[in-house]
Amino acid sequence: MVVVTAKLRARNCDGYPAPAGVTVDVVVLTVIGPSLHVLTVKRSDAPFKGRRALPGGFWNDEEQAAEVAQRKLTEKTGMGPVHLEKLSFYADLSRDRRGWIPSLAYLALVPSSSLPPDAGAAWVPVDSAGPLAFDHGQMLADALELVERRLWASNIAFALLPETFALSEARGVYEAVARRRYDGASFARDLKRSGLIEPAQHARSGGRGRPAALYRFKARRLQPAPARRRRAG
Amino acid sequence: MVVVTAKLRARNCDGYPAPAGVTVDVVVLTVIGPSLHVLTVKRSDAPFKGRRALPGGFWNDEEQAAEVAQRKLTEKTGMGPVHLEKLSFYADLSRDRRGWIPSLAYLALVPSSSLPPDAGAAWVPVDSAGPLAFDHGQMLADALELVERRLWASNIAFALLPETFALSEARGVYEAVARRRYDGASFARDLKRSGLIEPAQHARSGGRGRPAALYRFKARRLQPAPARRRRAG
DNA sequence: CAAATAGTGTCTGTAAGACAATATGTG
DNA sequence: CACATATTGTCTTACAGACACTATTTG
Repeated sequence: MVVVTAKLRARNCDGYPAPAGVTVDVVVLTVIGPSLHVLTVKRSDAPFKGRRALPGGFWNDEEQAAEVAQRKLTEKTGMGPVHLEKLSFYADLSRDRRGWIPSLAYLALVPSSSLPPDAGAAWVPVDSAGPLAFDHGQMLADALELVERRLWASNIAFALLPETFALSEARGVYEAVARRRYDGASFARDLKRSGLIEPAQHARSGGRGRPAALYRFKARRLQPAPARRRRAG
Repeated sequence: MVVVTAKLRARNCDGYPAPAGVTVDVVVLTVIGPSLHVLTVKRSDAPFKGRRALPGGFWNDEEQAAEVAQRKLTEKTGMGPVHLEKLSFYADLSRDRRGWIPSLAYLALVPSSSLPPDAGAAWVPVDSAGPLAFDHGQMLADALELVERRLWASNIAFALLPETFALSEARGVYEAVARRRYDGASFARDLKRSGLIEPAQHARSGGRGRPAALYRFKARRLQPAPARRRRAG
């Protein structure tokens, strides 16, 4: 247990100043019911006790940064491999009271079906997440903006949906991300003509009402949607 | 002069590993004539001699990262304050042969009228930039993609244009960024109805042909364009 | 007036929102 | 069959691209 009296920093073997460390944080998003949720952990270490934060940890040069992100997630939640993307960096000198510690943030999207057996981590709705430690609230805001911007411009939603899905499931996910409602018929028409999905096996039954046809995304890595019109709006 | 025999790394005063340093790099873009250009410097230090690279340098904790970006630019090119945005981070462990040195990349857009009196830096067309040192080529590619994605979705082009401008000037800039041509009439109609610009003083004369009306961007910091349609394409 | 550039008007194809109508399952 | 959900069809508005035509300047 160390009482921090001076801010941490480091020097490299040539004598130049270096950060005391670099952390990697992950914004993990999923859709539960009608709304986006973010994965948070409760910090138990000294200056943050009980505060909610994004999962993450210090980066060392025995792993690539993205590997740290994946490993920390697996350690803390038992979650398997996730779809990871670079989000941004957070480098304000005062962002971490412990010292000069920039952070590299990743974005992970997971289908709600991969909900881990809760191991100290908790899904919280992004609207009622409350304040997070450090600048993690900003990371979350940036993540939400990125996902929403790419929602129709790419196949990014594939990571939020199971391998095969009904159009109504996809609509729920798109509605949660875009924070708006879509007309069912128009949504189906537009997602089909986006060129991103293709029919999968035959209908799934079991629920009430007419069984839905199943679809899958053609690619399961991030790709831009085939451009239809040139400009946005 | 140091021959690097082992990769540089550092330890902080608590004994944990830390990067040997963190660099800040800047992708400075402008439009010259019909095409986008990027600002490059020739490295004169040991392992990169003569190689073209983006301007940048090591970050220390006496300045915020963005301040380093601005200062390095000013030192090397005499360029005044520029519009800076976070671009991304580049953290591959092998990206810098000298050791564990991640980089934070910023994007700067400047109007072609702010061309500095050449002080060791050179504008090169982005299409014929050739290979750059480190992963600076990837930084450039990411910058181009970001600018193009935001071209119509925000007022980002304001930073590439002078305070007031004719619609034909704006069209040239948009064409350079989007790498396509626009119909003059449709472009004028669409930029006007974007809600991003407003009329400025009266027409400018001097050239051949009918003098053009002048416009300005309503805001000179990055803002999303007022949404017209909900989705992109 | 001719040339050059600026700006207006209009037509067309397509995207997107809304909603009516039909299809196909379950209890 | 009643109900619930899925799917198809159609109508309307707005946007983007194209282009003809008009306007205003210089030489």
